[in-house]
Amino acid sequence: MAGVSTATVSRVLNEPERVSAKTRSRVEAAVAHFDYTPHFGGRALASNRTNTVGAVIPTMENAIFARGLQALQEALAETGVTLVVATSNYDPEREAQQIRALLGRGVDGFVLIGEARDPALYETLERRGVPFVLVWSWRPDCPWPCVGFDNRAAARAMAQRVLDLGHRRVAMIAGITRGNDRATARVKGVRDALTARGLGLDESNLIETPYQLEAGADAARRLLSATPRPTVIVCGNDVLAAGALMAIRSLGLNAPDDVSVTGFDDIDLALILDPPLTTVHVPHRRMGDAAARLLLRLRAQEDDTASVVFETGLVERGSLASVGT
Amino acid sequence: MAGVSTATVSRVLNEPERVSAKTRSRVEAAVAHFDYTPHFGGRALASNRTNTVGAVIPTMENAIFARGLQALQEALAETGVTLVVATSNYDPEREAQQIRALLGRGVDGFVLIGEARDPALYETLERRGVPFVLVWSWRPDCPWPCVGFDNRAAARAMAQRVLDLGHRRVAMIAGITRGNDRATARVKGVRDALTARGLGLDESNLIETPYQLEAGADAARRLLSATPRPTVIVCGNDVLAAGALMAIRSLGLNAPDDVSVTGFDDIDLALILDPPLTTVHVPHRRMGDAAARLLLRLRAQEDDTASVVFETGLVERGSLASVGT
DNA sequence: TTGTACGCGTTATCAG
DNA sequence: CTGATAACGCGTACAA
Repeated sequence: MAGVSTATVSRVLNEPERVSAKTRSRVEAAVAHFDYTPHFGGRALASNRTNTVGAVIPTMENAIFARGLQALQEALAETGVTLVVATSNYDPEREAQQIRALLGRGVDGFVLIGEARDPALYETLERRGVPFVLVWSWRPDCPWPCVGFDNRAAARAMAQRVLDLGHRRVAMIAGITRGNDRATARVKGVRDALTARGLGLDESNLIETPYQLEAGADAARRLLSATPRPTVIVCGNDVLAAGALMAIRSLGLNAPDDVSVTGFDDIDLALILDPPLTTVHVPHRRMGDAAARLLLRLRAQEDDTASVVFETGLVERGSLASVGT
Repeated sequence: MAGVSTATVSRVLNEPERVSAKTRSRVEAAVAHFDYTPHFGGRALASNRTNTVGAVIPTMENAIFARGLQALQEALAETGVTLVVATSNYDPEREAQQIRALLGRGVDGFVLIGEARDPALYETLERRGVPFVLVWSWRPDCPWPCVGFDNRAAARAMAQRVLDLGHRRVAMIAGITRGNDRATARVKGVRDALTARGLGLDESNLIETPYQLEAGADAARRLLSATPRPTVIVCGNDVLAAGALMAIRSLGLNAPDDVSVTGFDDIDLALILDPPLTTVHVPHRRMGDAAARLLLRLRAQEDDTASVVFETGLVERGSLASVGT
């Protein structure tokens, strides 16, 4: 309709400055008139690029991933890159499937949560030359580019604070550690602190459970049925802590007078709870943003592709008190 | 490597039963060996199908969409359809962009939130023959296939209950109504109930604000600074209600003794709050599931493509009390 | 500055 | 049951 060849249309769409203003406006008029959209498949086939990155997260139902994704997406969108999201439901095999599915869709970059996964998967990624960034997780000497924080150190710091307040009967509700290096590191961190003071975390004081409200409440009820009961319950994230607080209330107990509770993540929820939650602050949005920038640098083959580590902070609110007060 | 033509490989992948067991296993071996994945772009180009549906939601940061999406995705995955998600941040223009972007990616189905959008967009969708389902919203005689509930009637029922409890000074914190038919319908529903009893909802008693915790708290503070202050704050969703409860606490007031609060959605949060939130229960997961099924029927050109309407329920917890008790 | 012509990886048609 | 081959829509050398 614009009386030009398909090549010219292609140029108008991709390198408008290489086309004369007159032809360009004719083409643009035609594009608007038919409300034409370039065919993604054809484009991917011809150029072997999709300008799409994939993110595989455990679940969208956890606010921390939602936040991080939102930031990630905004940063990517600025450079015309689209984000497609898949979920694994905390299942390593399902994660592998999703990664392969996205590979087939030609994503040319990945954002993955944590580090724990089948080495074969890393091989596939490297063989295909698809760059990736690991987020939410960081440890010294991690061999892959990552943007995260030291879950173990953060959990250790929280546990140390708990011990400093005089607690000795410490229980923990952790997330499921299988295939989840963050959950694993958080348990290790708590163990570190306890061991350093000659204490332990035996089987009866540690429950692993899915990151869900009801699950946290159930676990807390079990932990609190012991005699003597723990003076503090350290939780693997804020949702579990919220569940624990619910259980405490339903048992007719009071937090923090009878039992203290701590969380991890510092989502909005932490502020709403009564008592407000003492927790570990994690900069989810900034991590999403940093992950996007690192991935873009990797895709552009730039030099500065060092991992990024964030500091976490202990936020003291009302749910943790010194023992016996 | 398997010594067969590309056509046969294609058949093994798509219609394995039409290939002899012997050749099939040879091909499958080769596929495994090279860890081959079919190229999505080529496939889309040749077949003009992508087995992908797109969902454009306002934000992932609201738990209700996260829930609905999770259910949607699970139901779609059962039939081998992939879901790609984009966000509009409650901005109608951005939503239009995202829809066009997804169209270009060849999605062959859409799930869209609510009904309010530029008619041109609906035209584009119909012209291209891409089926779509509207969710979260439903009204009598909606001309498009939708899976939702009657926001207006639900809000009206809540407001009626509030009035039945003796409240007369009613204030409302609503979501931003521009381009958001759910938020709009909820305000209308509350107005319906008030008007029927000869009451109104003037400017000083209605604040529109983004669906965010802090925004809800700010709005509540403003509403509560009036004299005489309202006896109840009806909120457009649970997040706003949580913010209102925070504000009430920070002002040294008590809910529900000094001010009652109601929510909308019935997310986990409602149960955690203190007092627990009286709210409208919405079956988010079931809606996601039903939306998936309806969209699949539309794609398959089946006859039974009627809209689906869900009932909502009023969940009475502690945040709403009768006036003066 | 613009057009021609080829190839990207897959599916669908048709013939064997 | 299998192979040959022509699309599909786009990007990109290369030629004009």
